[in-house]
Amino acid sequence: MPELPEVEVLRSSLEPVVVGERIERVRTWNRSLREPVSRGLGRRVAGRRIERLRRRAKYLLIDLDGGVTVVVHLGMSGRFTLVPSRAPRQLHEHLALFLESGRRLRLRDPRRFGLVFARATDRLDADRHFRHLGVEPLGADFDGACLARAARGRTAPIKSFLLDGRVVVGVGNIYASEALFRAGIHPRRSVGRVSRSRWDRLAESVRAVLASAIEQGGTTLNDFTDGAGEPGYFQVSLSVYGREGEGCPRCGATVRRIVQSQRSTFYCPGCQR
DNA sequence: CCTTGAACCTGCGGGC
DNA sequence: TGCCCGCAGGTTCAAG
Repeated sequence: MPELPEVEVLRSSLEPVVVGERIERVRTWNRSLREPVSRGLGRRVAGRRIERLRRRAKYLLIDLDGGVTVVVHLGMSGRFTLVPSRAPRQLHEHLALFLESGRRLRLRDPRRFGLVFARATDRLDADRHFRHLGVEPLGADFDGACLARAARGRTAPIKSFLLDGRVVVGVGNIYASEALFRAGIHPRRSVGRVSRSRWDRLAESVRAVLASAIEQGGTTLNDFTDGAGEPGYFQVSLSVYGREGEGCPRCGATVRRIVQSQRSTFYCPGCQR
């Protein structure tokens, strides 16, 4: 479900409604997510107030008073929503933060690739999940130069390169295809054979595609919703992702699907070189 | 270091 | 109707 735009939409939808709330307790029904949920999580966060919500890569960061941050990652199928008091437990609801108001923040994740843990806020960057993360694509230091620099000495196809979180974070399988389409670059092109001007164009495309997806409330293919349970609308704006066999919106050629490192890639053979 | 492939898990839709 | 297959938005680890 979630790439950077979806997590950002989740963050901004939850922020105004949960900041200032106190977490009363944590309840888990199933601790076996991608990594086991720590037994000490409840003790660590109970009684603390939510000060703000941030995002790093595809991680949602819930900063609490006292210098503690709850880290939530949604994996492939996770949803994190605010539900009213006494809302019945849903299938695959593995964990919930019970708030003082009675409402709760519910993590529902059928495939259990998600992740929840707490860390000292000032030590987040040193955590193994964050230490090797690359640049934020919507931040000031993301540009063609930084992509070109990261590509030096490498030969991987550019689609795989875009998915590598040590280079740039937050770009997942949907937006990698979309950004390459916008930039006119063939997904199989080796990063060793990309000109400087095309790196610039790609950086601009990544930014534009992500920003536009955020504006549209994210992409809802099956189950993405924001914190209030509302779906996104960017799926109608997708140019190539999921459109195998359809006409390219730019040149009319037939959109193709190929497989790269076991993931589908969609591209237009007419526009992308 | 780089690259690739397998692994983790459940659900859904298509084909027969 | 029911079964089997392929497919799904992410990350990590091992092996070459």
